Amino acid sequence: MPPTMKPALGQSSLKEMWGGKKKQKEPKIEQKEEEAIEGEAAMDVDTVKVFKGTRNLPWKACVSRFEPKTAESSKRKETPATEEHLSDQVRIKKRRILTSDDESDAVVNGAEPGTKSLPATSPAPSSPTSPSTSQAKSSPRSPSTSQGKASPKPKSKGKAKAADVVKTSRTGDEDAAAAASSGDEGDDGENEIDGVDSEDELVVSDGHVASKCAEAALSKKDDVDMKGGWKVGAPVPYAALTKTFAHIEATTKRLEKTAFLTCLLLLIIQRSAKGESESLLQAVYLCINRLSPDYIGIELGIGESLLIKAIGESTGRSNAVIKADLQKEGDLGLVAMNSKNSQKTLFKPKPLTIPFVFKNLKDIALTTGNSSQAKKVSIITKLLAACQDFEAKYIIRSLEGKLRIGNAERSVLVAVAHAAVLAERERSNKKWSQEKLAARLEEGADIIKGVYSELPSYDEVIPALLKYGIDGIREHCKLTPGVPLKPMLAKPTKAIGEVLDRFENKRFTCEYKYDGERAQVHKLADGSVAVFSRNSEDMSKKYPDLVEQLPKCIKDSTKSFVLDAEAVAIDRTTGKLMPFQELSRRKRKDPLLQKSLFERRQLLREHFNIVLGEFDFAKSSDSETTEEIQAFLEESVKDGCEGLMVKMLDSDLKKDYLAGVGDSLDLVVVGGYYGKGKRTNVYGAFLLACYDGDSEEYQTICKIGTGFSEEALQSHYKTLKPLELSKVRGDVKVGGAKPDIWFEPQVVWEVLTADLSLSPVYTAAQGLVNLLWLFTTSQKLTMEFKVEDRGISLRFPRFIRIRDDKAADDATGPEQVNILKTLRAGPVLN
DNA sequence: GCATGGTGCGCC
DNA sequence: TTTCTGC
DNA sequence: GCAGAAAGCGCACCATGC
Repeated sequence: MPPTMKPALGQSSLKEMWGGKKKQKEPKIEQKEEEAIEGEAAMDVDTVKVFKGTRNLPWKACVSRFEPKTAESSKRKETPATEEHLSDQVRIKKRRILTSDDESDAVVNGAEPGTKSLPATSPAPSSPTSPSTSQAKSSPRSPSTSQGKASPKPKSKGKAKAADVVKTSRTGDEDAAAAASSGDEGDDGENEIDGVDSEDELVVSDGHVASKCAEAALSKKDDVDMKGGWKVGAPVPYAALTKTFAHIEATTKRLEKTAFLTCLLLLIIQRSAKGESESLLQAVYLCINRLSPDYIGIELGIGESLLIKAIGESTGRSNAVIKADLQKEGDLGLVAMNSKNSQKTLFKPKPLTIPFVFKNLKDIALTTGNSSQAKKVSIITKLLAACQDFEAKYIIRSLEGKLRIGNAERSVLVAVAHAAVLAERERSNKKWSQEKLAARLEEGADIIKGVYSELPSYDEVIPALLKYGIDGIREHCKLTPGVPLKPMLAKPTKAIGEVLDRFENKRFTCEYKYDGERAQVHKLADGSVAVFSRNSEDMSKKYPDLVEQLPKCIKDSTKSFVLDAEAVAIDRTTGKLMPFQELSRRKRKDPLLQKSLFERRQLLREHFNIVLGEFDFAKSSDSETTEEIQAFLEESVKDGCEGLMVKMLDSDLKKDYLAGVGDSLDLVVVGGYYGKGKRTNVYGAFLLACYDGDSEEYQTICKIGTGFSEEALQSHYKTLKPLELSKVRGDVKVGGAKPDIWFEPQVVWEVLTADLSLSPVYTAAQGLVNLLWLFTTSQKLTMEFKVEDRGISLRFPRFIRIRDDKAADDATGPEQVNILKTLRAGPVLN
């Protein structure tokens, strides 16, 4: 029988553990580990482990170091009694200047087992290690979370749409979408290949994609416009928008999607009263499904349940019926539309307009307090009553927060730009050549993207666009302290070798990768300070100490700036850990985004002071060899960091993130969830369990919904449908999971996970003796135990393959899960 | 006053 | 956060 | 290679209901 654990899971420390403390079971596994060590990157892993163990703070210190001062925090974590001795403080580390460098960031993540690491030296010098627990592991996050929530904190929302800000405005060559939508005649090679089927014959011969775009957009007028249009200065009919949405949703072609939206936006521009920008602004907001710039963050506070209630109310049908429909249709919007359309109305309601819809959405968002839910529902009901055609569908989807028309913000920006260019062309009444038009469209898109990335606020950008035009907008919309820009996130990549190759013959620097929270710190010329999260959330309230400290860290001559930083909690008494990092920026005039990292770093050092225990530059090491990186990595981990950021000093490099190889488990499918959207009519997610041979029960461990191809989903539906049960079996320890349907435990899947965590919901390994930590000093292994009454669950589980060679009771057992968790938690805060 | 359910966000 | 799909 | 849409867990917060 194949061992339940995959080699990747094992590693030497596991072996030691098994050999040492938990020797009673399954000697087979030990054997298996042997192989793993031989075959895989065992040495690297080992090395990493030891690095991780070389932290010099004792566990207790680690915990309290990250512990927020709020009283409630102690509720959650069993903080050791020594806590009082240590005071905490938030310390800010300069991180880097804005987004451009994220391009070139690479993370040499010492924390990832399985990482194909740098040429590893032998197991690193051991040193007094700081064991930490699984709890400690979660602590680093807690200062932010609990502290933030403890004080009243205005929640804001909005996902960074991760626009590739700087790169877009700078290079753009590899930006396929931009190139394609704006025309790039030289290399149609690429476009042509895809377009061969229809695109080419369809339009012009010379392959100007952008001008094709323009013509395509203009040709959509009849699809998008209302019968008879609407009057200049009149409110835009909501139906025009939903009609456009429907067309966009109906095609999968990106260029065509853009064309539809461009066309509508152009009409809106042309029919706006002079000097009026509200129509376009609101249309754009509805397209991207937001109500305001996301750093302001207005929340609708509406979810599926309330929508079901509202639909029920407006159609006079029961919630159960609506839910059944939802299962069938996979989309609440459709449910609403269908039930509307099957209803006969006596009077045609007054047509909805964009401003009206927008205002109602805003009202919903602004409604809070007692019986707010009822009020929200009544607003929705009222809106639904006035809906015709597609309107109900998209109203509902807007409220769900998912338009699902395959046209997200990035594409909307392009359409806005194209519409503006076309509007200008028509206004000027000039005939442009194909080339000219293509160039203008491309340029327009670049400008708008660039402007928006620096000033991500449509409230500013749209009016300015209408007022000053494409060519004038840059003048008026610049990086503004007080408005958070969007940092790009690093992307995972496979192997370190790949990354290092790209660094060849280039100057680079390595910086500590701090284990903290990313913070964009803004200081305005008027002296006010604001802190934003990675996703533009206003965190100023969360870091009052930071706001207070900041002035001390700034040189007198520094008036305003935007700093991309890592906020890190430190132990004030010892000032322990934290080397430094890099980069930042300052003035609003002449943003430094364009300058090289090297230059920006110098500027940074010119404009800020180091304040011990509060503010420091990121510790960095400019290196040229992998040996140097390796040494620096060891040092960083010793100092309590997670790893390194590697970035190019002078030039761009694709961003890379060295991710670890996950651990795989073999789990039983015990439940299913109906899918939505494109997963309608199959199960969209599943409930998995491990199997405890001792108690002969299945213990739930996670839901899984990713890793499936559409094909796989189909076939899983086929296999599992016959296994559906009318009620849950007695030997399934359910916990808080609530699948739509239960299955006979039979099917086993191999599943990969990024991490394991303690769960209030799932039951796997519940009640087992947990290893809290372990670490190695030379050849010794130390461990600590605790009985844990929570279960264990998987973080980011994804489907790998079916294990039809395994029966349900061959599935991974709770002990393995438990050990896996311990290993993953590791002796280190990470 | 407390438990529960729903919503939104972050993801070291 | 991860993964898959179509362009 | 990109953009978009599926989906994961855990936590805090709010509103509601007993």
